Amino acid sequence: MKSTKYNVPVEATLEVIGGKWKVVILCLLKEGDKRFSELQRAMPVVTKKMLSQQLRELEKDGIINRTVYDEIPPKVEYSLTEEGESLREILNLMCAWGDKRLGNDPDCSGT
Amino acid sequence: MKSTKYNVPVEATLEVIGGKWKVVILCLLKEGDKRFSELQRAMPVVTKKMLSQQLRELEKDGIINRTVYDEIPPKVEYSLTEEGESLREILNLMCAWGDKRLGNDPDCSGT
DNA sequence: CAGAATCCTATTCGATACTG
DNA sequence: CAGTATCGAATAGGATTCTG
Repeated sequence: MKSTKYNVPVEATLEVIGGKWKVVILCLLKEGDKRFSELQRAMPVVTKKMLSQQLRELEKDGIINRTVYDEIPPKVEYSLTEEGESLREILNLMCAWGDKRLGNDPDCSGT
Repeated sequence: MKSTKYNVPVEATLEVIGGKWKVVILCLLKEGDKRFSELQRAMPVVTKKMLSQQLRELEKDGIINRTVYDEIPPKVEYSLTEEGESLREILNLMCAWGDKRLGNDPDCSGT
């Protein structure tokens, strides 16, 4: 079955991780689970609206898990699903490529 | 030197290949040099304007070469530069990931 | 063939305010 | 803390026309 939706198969990949901030989010999550506020701090130029939008889409597409802890104050943690883990190699390479282009050590944490 | 432009280094990668159709173009070019019209045929939903815009940006960023043959009718060929070649592994993985998600054989040619 | 230029609409996105 | 809702400005992107 060739999908009629895409002309080039890689479009299926882009539909999932092509969002403006999705790869950045995933690169952060591949280093470990993160709370909403942690992601915000790591990406100060991204508004809450944008961030939650991208997170919701990633969740819908089965790439990340959203875990709500029933506490006060609220706590929500995001993590990679298995499907998300299957992107790890791609994410690592993309991070390394960016580092190299910036002339940095191959460290993608951004911290 | 930590770049002040990005908070997470992978953003440098996205600045180069994050454009809406850039990865698709690169996935086509990694299979061999292509003329403008060949790219158009391979991506029918993309307008000429969009296509040439993305091509120009990729050229400006040193990812692809634009070779003009002085013929009538005009002929222009696009190919990966060495910098573009350094993306090959990422492109291959992204293609394979999309194929897998579509349930296809790992063939990214789209033909 | 391989675009560039123009016009115009649809979508994105930021700023701000509000909620459980 | 972790969001949602609303509104307006900016931008992206399609359709069309023109050119060497």
